[in-house]
Amino acid sequence: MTSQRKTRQRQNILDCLKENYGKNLTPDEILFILKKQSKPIGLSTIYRQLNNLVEEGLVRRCSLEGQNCSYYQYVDEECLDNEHYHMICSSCSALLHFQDENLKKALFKAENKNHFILNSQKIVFYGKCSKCLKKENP
Amino acid sequence: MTSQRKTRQRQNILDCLKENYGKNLTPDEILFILKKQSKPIGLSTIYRQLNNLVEEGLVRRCSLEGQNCSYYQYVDEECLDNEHYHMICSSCSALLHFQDENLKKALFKAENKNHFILNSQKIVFYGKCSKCLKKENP
DNA sequence: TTCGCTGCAAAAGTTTTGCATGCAG
DNA sequence: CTGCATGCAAAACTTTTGCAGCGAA
Repeated sequence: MTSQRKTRQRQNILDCLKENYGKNLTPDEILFILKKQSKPIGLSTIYRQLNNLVEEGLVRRCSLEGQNCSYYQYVDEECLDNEHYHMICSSCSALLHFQDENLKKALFKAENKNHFILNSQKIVFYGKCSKCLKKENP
Repeated sequence: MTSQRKTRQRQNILDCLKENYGKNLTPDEILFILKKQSKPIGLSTIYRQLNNLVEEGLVRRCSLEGQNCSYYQYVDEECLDNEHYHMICSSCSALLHFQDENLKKALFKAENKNHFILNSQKIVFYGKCSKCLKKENP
């Protein structure tokens, strides 16, 4: 694939994802946000660009529990440097980042033991965040 | 919800998932397999029953990388007893099961440190299995 | 017999594609 | 200028739903 052209639309999508860093956005939500910011764009362009951005590694696609559409989030450089993991709260959909040397070592050992290689960028845990746990057990 | 009736269709879907234990099947694939076994069924019934089965905990729903439909797999009792983890090979889509006491402990510690609770049934790692690694680096 | 399950068809929602036009390089 | 990206509309797919009729309990 040849390198992507820097079009207004592509930049607007990236900006939108950056401004909402930490959230998971659907293509439809991106359309809505950009419309509200008076940055008109076609939905198909969003889909096409998101596919490009995922392939380029600038954006991560993930599917949440029981939803039948994809969510996208920006991957910052920091994120690539400091190896860390993600947890998505199944109650409030919050995305938590956490680093854990211990877990990192355990995963490394598991890789060797089982003769596979994990894609560390794709490690996402699901569970309940502390906020939701407190709400449920006050 | 009242308990499910034991209909022919429900049993056929469960049998199909059991016969293909370890694989990830789409609703459409289940339809195809049952048709080939001369066990006619409606696609909407498959969707409805899969939703029931997931809610009952007999079946697990998961979304694979880049695909925009859901995959379903049978959850056996063994699987619930022996806590283990899953890895899906992004090359061949194989589903690997592995146990790892070390990883289990590391995750437990991470839970305490970060004040969240992980849903261990939903822990799925993505990566490359040994077969595909060998193919790529012979 | 009763009420939930099924199957069909239609609707709703998500994602891709064809094609004429626009615009980055 | 040239050719890739865009926008629109239509198509392709996945999933849900309404409703009449079937069948498990």
